[in-house]
Amino acid sequence: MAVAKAKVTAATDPSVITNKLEEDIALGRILPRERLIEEELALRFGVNRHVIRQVLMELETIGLIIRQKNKGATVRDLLPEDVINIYAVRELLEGKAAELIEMPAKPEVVARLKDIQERHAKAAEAGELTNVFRLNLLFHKTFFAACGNPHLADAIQHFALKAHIARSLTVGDPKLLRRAVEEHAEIVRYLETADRANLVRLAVEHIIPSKDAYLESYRRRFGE
Amino acid sequence: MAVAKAKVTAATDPSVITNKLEEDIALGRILPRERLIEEELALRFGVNRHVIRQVLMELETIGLIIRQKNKGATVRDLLPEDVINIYAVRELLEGKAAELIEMPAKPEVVARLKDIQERHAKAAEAGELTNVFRLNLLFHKTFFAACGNPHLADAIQHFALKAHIARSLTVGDPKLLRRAVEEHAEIVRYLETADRANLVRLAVEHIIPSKDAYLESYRRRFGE
DNA sequence: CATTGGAATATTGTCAACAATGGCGTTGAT
DNA sequence: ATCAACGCCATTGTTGACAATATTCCAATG
Repeated sequence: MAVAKAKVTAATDPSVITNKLEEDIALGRILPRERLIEEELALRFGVNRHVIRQVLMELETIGLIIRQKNKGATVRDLLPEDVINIYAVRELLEGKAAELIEMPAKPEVVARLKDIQERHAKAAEAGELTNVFRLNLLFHKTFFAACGNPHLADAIQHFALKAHIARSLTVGDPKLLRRAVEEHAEIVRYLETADRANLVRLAVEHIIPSKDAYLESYRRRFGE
Repeated sequence: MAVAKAKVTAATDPSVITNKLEEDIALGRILPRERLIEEELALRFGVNRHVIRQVLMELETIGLIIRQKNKGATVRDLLPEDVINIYAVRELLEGKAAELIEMPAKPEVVARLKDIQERHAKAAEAGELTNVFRLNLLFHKTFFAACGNPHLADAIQHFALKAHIARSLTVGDPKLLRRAVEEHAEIVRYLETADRANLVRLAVEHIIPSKDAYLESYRRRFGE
């Protein structure tokens, strides 16, 4: 594994480790086709291999890694086709959720989103990729939780995670980052003004640039 | 556990056990709030407790059971609210998939669906609930796999499983069963005649009766 | 008689040792 | 020099024993 800071930070809770590995994959610290070796991870996180196995199973059901019996786990390699299909579902789910969000939004929800948005913007400016990642995730989660259908919100979260592999190649692109930050602010504004039409439109359009960036990047690497 | 046939049938593969338990839950052999005890299951399936733990984790991520640390697993109790929310997502996903299915459908797909439909009808007539359950699942899976987006098909499968708890109360209702069988035949016909509009309509409407039946049953049990 | 404390039991969580498997390199033959 | 067979090493899979935690039941006390 090419992960630099292999500090032994005892993190007993499996879900904490899962999140950390999701982050590593999303930020491109672990790349597609790269192997994840149970014992290495156990050492790195200061837990028993047993815990890591559980984490790897979770990552597999999310779709971030692939496990083969007696062979081990590798980060999944998404083909353009996969990315297109995943984003098709995301657009469907997130568009629907935006339609369902109660308008005008509860003040506390708006306040929380504003707070997250501002911290996200700051992290983006400072180039703190880890925080950018976390706050972006939190923004989306908070936003879609407001749709009032927890099962829909879960599905959205699930597919956002799946897409992380695709985003790993283009995350950190300052241009995309700036645009995302701006659009988050715009979303909050639409919520406040109860502008449903624009909210739905932007909720769908907001994720497209990262899809296109991945497809573009793939083309550059492997040609047409 | 109220499961009668506690035969010790060695089923080494975790997914086989998972399917069996899904079936038990879907057919109401294990009811909501009922506990699933690891050692009992290990004994019943003739496997190590360790395997059962894995199965329970899978059932938890599907959403069929709830696990609490040091307390164990119970079949999830779906409130009407949950059922409504789950079905809202199902309608969204399945409607979209029906829109995407290539028309006219490949002959081999139609042939396979016809075969499944006929076996399903026979099982329904014979009152073989287990086979009805399996063939119904297989029909839906085969149908939605034809949408060309495997990620969408997976999500549909996922939510169909979630809904199984809700269906456990009304499965076996001969009237609902007859209707489902008929509608499957109808779906095949629409596929053959490339009747997109009706296909999409029926794909969405097809699942509504079981939702309504659950809500009705819930009202009967707990009042308004 | 209700209530609280605590032991006994039932159940799940964690671990370390061992078994099984697959990949890789070496050796030997042609 | 190339290729196949074999054995070794890295890695994952499986198991049983032990630890930690919750639940139940009973008894003692007010």
